[in-house]
Amino acid sequence: MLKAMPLDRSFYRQDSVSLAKALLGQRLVRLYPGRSAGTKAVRLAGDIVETEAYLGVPDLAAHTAGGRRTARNEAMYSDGGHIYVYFTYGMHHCMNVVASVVDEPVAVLIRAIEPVEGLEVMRQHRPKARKDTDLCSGPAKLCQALAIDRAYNHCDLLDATGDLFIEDTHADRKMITSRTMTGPRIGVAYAKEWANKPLRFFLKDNPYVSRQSESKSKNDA
DNA sequence: GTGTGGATTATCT
DNA sequence: GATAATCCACACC
Repeated sequence: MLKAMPLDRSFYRQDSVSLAKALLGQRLVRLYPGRSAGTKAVRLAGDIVETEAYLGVPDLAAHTAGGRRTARNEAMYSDGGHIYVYFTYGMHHCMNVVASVVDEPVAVLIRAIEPVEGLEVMRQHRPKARKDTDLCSGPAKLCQALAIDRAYNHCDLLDATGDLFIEDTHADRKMITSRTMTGPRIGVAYAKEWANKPLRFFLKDNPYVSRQSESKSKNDA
């Protein structure tokens, strides 16, 4: 059994579509309450089962569409491996992994993870979740379960002192690829011709994705 | 099981 | 002033 190690910088310096697929099956880890807290930190972790790629300047659904750079989306312009957390609908946080390199504002939205470590704490963070499949099956749900908010905006997944990172699970990539489904991204109907592009990726028949195959989805292998 | 609408506020125009 | 990369409750089947 190979030891789980954080993915390195080069892993994140690829285009957002490739990264969105490569992140499936990898483990998102949050040390709670954090490395610097007095008590021993607990691992809140889950394997990524659903992602969406955002392609930056030309992508009308991306926050950086048209190249408009604001205080809000500044983190998307940083190097691959950084995090972009935004607040929306007056109550929800969503997290993205920044792809590519500095000044290339592309990212991958983490839409769902399959919880595997620290479920007790996650349940406390999400009292409204009736079943464990409701714990992290949505971009705002997983942020709530892992207690990720804007304090994590612009943090670096490769910061050795940070409490958020992604580990290589050494999953069988052929297996992951054969189960990868693709379809339109969720909640971007306003994005004209970009609304229907197959930029959402998720694992077939995995009960922890936010919603399983719509008729428009197809196998990506 | 499916569908509809309300919550609630930072951010940008 | 309008909108949002969402979630949840409740109605109705």
